[in-house]
Amino acid sequence: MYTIGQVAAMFNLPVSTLRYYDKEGLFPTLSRQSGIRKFGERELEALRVIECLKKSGLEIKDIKQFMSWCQEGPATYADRKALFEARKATVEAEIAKLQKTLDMLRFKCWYYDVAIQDGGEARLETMLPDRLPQDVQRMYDNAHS
Amino acid sequence: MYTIGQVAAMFNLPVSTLRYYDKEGLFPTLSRQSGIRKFGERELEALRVIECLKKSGLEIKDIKQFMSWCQEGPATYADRKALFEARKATVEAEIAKLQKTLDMLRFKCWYYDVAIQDGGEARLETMLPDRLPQDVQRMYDNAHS
DNA sequence: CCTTGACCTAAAGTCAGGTTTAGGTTATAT
DNA sequence: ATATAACCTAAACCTGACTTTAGGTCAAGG
Repeated sequence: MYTIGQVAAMFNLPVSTLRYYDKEGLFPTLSRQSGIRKFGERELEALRVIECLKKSGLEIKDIKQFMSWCQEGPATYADRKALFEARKATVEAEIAKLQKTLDMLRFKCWYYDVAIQDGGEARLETMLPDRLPQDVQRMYDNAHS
Repeated sequence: MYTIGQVAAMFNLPVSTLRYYDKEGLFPTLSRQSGIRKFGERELEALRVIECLKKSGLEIKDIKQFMSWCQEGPATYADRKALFEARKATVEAEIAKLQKTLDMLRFKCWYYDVAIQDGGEARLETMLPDRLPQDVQRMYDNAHS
């Protein structure tokens, strides 16, 4: 049995985070001795699962739900899979969006590269005085949306 | 000249958002007639830039900084480029992280696929009764970290 | 005249996942 | 016995980009 401070050291987490997880119901089997939390193997295992699921980007409430399904056994396999499938779709969408963002950023970096190279002659400035950056960005933006 | 309601309709944005942008200093040249905001071409242009930069994931304060640099002319090209380079690096890191997350999620989906297929015979359950999901996830996790 | 609608402000609320603070209790070491 | 370290709770605070609320001004239409 471990105290909250020992567990915090083991997992390199702030004590306050463990209290927060407990408050959110992530340690349903946690026991206490005269008010003080005693973490056993079940809680360490729970914490390992929490750390793993957090890496998948699951929210606290989904982690709680998942752990509850694990208690219920094989009958909930389909539910658990659905949770991960949903999360997978979300992450794929996020990546696709970031890729478009990255395209835009690459263009902007390229644009300023050219502008800086041309600096002495100010060719870009001469072409469309004073409004060029915005306009070119918008052109690119429209072309990609 | 347009009222805040007309601009909101044009850009399909809530009025409250335009007031918020104004409060954050994103319309430095905005004028008023007896207390009421009057949006001109400069403000519409500013809004187009804001919408574009938001798509790049820039924060409000960075957008403000960028627009201020634009006012200062070519001398700030390098600053503007540095802003986009920094954001580009951040987005690239986010994508890399999400790719690892996606790897993990694909594994979890695969795992439950197998578990569901095997459902009748409960082979996986028999192998490591009651603790398998967590253990396998951790194995995978360790293998990928 | 009076109501409706569009405008205004300042301040508080929202979301998540914690962190910090204030005030109090328990355990351990001297 | 007492000091101090580690524990406890409830509640406030944090970030960011808004949104909502409460209360007020003003112009036009019926």
